[in-house]
Amino acid sequence: MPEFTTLEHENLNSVVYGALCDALMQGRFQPGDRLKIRDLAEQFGTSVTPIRDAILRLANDEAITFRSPRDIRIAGLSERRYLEIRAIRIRLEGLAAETAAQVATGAEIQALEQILRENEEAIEAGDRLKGTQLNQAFHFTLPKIAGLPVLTGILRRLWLQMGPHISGAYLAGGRAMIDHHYPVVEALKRHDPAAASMAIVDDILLGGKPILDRLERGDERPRRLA
Amino acid sequence: MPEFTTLEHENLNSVVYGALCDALMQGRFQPGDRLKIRDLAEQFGTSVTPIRDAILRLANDEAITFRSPRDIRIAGLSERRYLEIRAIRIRLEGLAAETAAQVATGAEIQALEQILRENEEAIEAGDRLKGTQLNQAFHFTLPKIAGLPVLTGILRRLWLQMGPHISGAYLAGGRAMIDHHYPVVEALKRHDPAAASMAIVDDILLGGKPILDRLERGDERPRRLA
DNA sequence: GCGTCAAGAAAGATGCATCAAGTATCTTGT
DNA sequence: ACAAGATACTTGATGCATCTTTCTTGACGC
Repeated sequence: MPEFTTLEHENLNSVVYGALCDALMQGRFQPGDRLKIRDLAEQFGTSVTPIRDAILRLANDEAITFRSPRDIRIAGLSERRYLEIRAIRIRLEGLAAETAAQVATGAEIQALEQILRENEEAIEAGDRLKGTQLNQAFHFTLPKIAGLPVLTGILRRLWLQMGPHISGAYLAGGRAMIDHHYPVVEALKRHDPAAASMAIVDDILLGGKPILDRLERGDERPRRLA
Repeated sequence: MPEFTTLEHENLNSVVYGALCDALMQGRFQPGDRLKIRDLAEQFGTSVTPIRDAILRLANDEAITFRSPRDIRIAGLSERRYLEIRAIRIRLEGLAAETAAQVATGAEIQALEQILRENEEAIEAGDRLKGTQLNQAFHFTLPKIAGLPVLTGILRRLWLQMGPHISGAYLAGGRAMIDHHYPVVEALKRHDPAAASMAIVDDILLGGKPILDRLERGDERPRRLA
């Protein structure tokens, strides 16, 4: 269960923002899905104001776009944009892995192994949602161990954009999807920054393969048949 | 003149957001300065709603913080946080420089040299504001040449956080501040990614020195004497 | 049958009233 | 004169009314 309580004094817009972030990261929205402020207000049981606030923040994160002035939609993701995000992730998560390898404590590494174990189980059980969440948890734990909050925030925004495109793509590769997580943990144990970085880079490249394939197949927006 | 028209269909909140971004990046706010929604609404000649929207976005960018539920302030910057931002910039601007070196056209390189020339003049003339703006323009032009819009957005947010701390620090080092820009341009001409990356890294390290010094002196928040 | 235009509905943008919580100020009693 | 409590003010959060623009839909004319 990823937590995105953005450390703000709790107000309604943060609650809505957090809920929408979770939904986005869990792939509960499809690219191109339309969001209506009044509908969401009814669902959340608030007025439209906190919803507007949350949607404005998501738009600022480029997770949702305004296709036209009155048409709010989950953002699409071109192949070019995905490749840019991947390149950025390689640099930033590489930095996080290197730093984590230098400072990780035994307890932190054990926590990481626990996530890995649970991820393994989720994949065995075919629990796609849990598998996705634990995979994300692994990636977010590295910058957390490294003590890099700014990097964590950037990563969160990138994932917000990838979220709607991961659903269905993730687990397409089965447990191979997390194979590269093990060398990361091994590198942390050896306090080997270079190896940790290389392992996480391999993971990003391999794990992103199914996403990229889907983008190439043009599934970014559902074809209309009628 | 940096442009932060975030490609949105123009509405009031975007206008306010853009104006506040510019003000932040130009160092026209000091860390700890308090922002009042109603005051800003009067200044911009709008109601409070678009101001709230813009401030919410800036808070989402972590450029401003809510010290208490009714106390909106320009965010401070700890030394630790600045060092993290610097490390991230090194990775990301390094990537931008490498990519730019591979794809830059003659016209783009000439535009970069034009910025450099004007920056030189601004420094000679002691025009601190223009010097700061042109230095920023140089840094933002590289990812633009490289065709990396996501990276540009991340960089913009980082600069939003640094802006209030640059003022006064910039130009403390005189024209040495842009010395490393020349090797960058030379590397682009030679299409030498590694050299371009190294030069921009040197620039980030050197250019950030005065900022870091100020942070270490504890100028993050003005001492109150009375 | 198809294209065009208009009326109505939909929906985000804006403005504003009210609320609650925090802050400053004023009063009052010692 | 000082301190403590009460009062008034400040200010962001929330809710809501209205406005304007856009999308839909359907009828009319070619």
